[in-house]
Amino acid sequence: MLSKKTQYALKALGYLAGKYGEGPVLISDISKIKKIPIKFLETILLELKQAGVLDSKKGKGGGYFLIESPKKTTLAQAIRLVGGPIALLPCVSINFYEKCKDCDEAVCGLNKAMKITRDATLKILEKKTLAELIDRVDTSNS
Amino acid sequence: MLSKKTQYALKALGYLAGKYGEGPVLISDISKIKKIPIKFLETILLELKQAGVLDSKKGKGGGYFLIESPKKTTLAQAIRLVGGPIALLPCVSINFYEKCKDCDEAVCGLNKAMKITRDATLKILEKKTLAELIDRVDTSNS
DNA sequence: ACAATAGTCTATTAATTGAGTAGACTTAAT
DNA sequence: ATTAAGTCTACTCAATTAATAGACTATTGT
Repeated sequence: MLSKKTQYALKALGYLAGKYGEGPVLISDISKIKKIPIKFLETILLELKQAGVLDSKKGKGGGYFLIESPKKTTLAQAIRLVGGPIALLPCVSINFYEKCKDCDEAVCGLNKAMKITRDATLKILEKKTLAELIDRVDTSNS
Repeated sequence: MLSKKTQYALKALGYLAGKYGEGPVLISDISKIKKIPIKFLETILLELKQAGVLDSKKGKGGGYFLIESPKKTTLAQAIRLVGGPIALLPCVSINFYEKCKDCDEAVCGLNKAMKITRDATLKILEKKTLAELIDRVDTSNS
């Protein structure tokens, strides 16, 4: 399961994707509509900005917005940006890898099974982009 | 990412799978070899016993052991036994479902994407069994 | 019978994550 | 310049998850 932080990040990014090209969006708007605690959301958006996905405009008429087209960022990238491992175990994570103390990966059955799972997951998450998070009735691409 | 508890459970079950048919295995053995904090492991094994996967024998010569052949239990079952959701979001979890406050699932792109991911994951985890957690060099089934 | 062994239970502590608060700092409009 | 709108930073508190400690109960072997 993804952490709350990651879940919120995805929701916020999805919302911003829907507003792409329409100028800055208020944190308070995202918070209200996506039901995300506002102060928690602030830190998440800030992190996404520092990661280079979002930019913000301060002052009156300010807010957050996507830098690039929603199609440019995959869900896998988005999840990783806010520090969420995608794999089910540390020893099969690509970006948050950690060796098991107790096993030899070349022989570990658990490692093998989880790598296969991870690959299947990544195959999907690396294809889907933020653009697909925009609410739509059309399901032609699922 | 699976919780530590779930990770430990899988490791322990894998170890017990390798010892299947050889009589009870000591908690302390599993703890040492799989590098799992012994007291934490105790509660996990107890939970797995109450869930009906393991049985134990008290006193000298006692320990824990798998009730059924390792092939009878899938990884998906094992993960769920110790309370670990498999899906990445609550709103796409089968056993730990929770509705989002902010979206209509019929239209939510995130929900859609995550359901596809979940299905791919389950397809694998429901096929693999504890027997495949046993260390082996042979990879003919991966 | 009894001593040793090994699982079971209860209670506490530590660490991490999620959530909330207060206030400083920036920008833009007037 | 002043003020209003908004971001940014630093702390604090609560909830959950992870880990530890020790007493208790059941079983086996001698």
